[in-house]
Amino acid sequence: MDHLPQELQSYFTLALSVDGVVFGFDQEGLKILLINRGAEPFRGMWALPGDLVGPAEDLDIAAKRVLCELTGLGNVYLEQVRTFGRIDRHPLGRVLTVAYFSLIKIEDYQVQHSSWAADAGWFNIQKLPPLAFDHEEILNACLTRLRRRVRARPIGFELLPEKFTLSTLQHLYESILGTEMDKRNFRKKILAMDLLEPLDEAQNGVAHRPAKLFRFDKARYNQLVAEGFSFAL
Amino acid sequence: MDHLPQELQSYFTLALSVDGVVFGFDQEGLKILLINRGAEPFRGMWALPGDLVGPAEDLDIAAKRVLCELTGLGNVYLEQVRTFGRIDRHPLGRVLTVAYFSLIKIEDYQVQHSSWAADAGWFNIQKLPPLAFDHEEILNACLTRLRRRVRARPIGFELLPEKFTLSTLQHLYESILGTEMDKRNFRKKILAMDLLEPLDEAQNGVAHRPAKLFRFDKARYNQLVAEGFSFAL
DNA sequence: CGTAGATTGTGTCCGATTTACACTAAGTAC
DNA sequence: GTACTTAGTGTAAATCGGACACAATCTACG
Repeated sequence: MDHLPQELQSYFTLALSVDGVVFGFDQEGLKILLINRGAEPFRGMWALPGDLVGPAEDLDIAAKRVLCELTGLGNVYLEQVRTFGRIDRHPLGRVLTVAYFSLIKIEDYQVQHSSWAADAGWFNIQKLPPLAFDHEEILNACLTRLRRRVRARPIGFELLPEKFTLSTLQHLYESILGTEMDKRNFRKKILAMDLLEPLDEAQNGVAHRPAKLFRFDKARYNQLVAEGFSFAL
Repeated sequence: MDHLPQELQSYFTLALSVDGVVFGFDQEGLKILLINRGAEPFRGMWALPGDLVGPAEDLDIAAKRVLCELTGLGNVYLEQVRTFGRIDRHPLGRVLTVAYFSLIKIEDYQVQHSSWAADAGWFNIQKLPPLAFDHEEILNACLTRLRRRVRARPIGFELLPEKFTLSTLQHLYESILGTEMDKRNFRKKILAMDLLEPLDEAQNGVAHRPAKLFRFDKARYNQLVAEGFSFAL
């Protein structure tokens, strides 16, 4: 900081963290990944995964790092939501936090053991424990953002395995948006977009008529977007 | 910082600023307010108004302060957009910036003389000079956000005087969204929402048939929202 | 082996919404 | 009083969205 004029030095006295809402999806619905804090403050409470941003660390990089340290995953959907700056939001000093949300395929997830998380686990979005800091507020902002995004961008697929059934996709939307949808109308609409490639493959081992599998055709989506298409559900 | 553990101190070595895109609207269309930098770095270039966030200053408060110092206005529409954190975005050190946009009634604006702005002025959104720092990127993010918001919330009125004509309102939307709209369809739609109170008053002094004046009925809007209404244009 | 149970997969009709479109009305300027 | 400018208004066609029910296909189990 020596290169700074004296009068500016007092401004370099705050810290920045990133906190992430990691969304996953399985048969039970939409879930988020929480860590049990192994250190003060709020030791023993559940919290969003997060960490301080290094002095020479890019914001997005920091968010990716936290996610990777926790899940071992790179290359996932990650989006900044907003920054929370209440003066007293952190008991140890002036720490602002930039909230991100990410979407991961829950089956790819394996806990990585890291120093700051005594324990980590998935929680159904409906049944969350109390959270440390202002993390409930952060979560709400991220959930609201996800709900908007998922209707305007084909990002829901980030939560699903490569191959999925239309029913699974519908349940995904239903559990994110908290609404019930009509099966026929849903299929009509999503198939009409011509973004799903039907595979010559079906479920097996299920005790009922097996569903056909589909794959999201990203190249097709990019092409359509270039032609002016915009996703909407 | 004395209360911090030694190993955390190095994290408290970055600074935070707020930068604001101040939108205004007049006959010529959508405009933003830029300041001509009176100090290094980028002295003499046009830039978004902004300032460092004080060590004990709330984020939103800092954004309001900057706006007020520049325009003398308080109590205006202000929304956080996102945080820009590239390591090298500021030549003097690690300064992250939180972007805000605000909507003001351009006729209320008067420049306040402040130390860091040698000069300030309105620029048509179509004809902007090159901007300092990464302010073009920030502006784009804010403009994108405004375009989305203005179609989902009745915030366009923040840019208009209390009383306005339907044509003015339509031109406002057209210049924000960059699209032309059909006059009859626009009127039908906006009036059907029942948010505009027709006044017993008309333009005068214009060299053509005078238009009726309307006012946005905020109380009515709040009531409708409570009943489940949601604004869409 | 056949019956029960579960989920998949499919089409139509109706009402609501959106779009396209052109002329008369009311004021000022000269 | 005529030319100019913008305000103000309705209808028809196309499109979109929502409601709705039943046959097909597989497993499990007796």
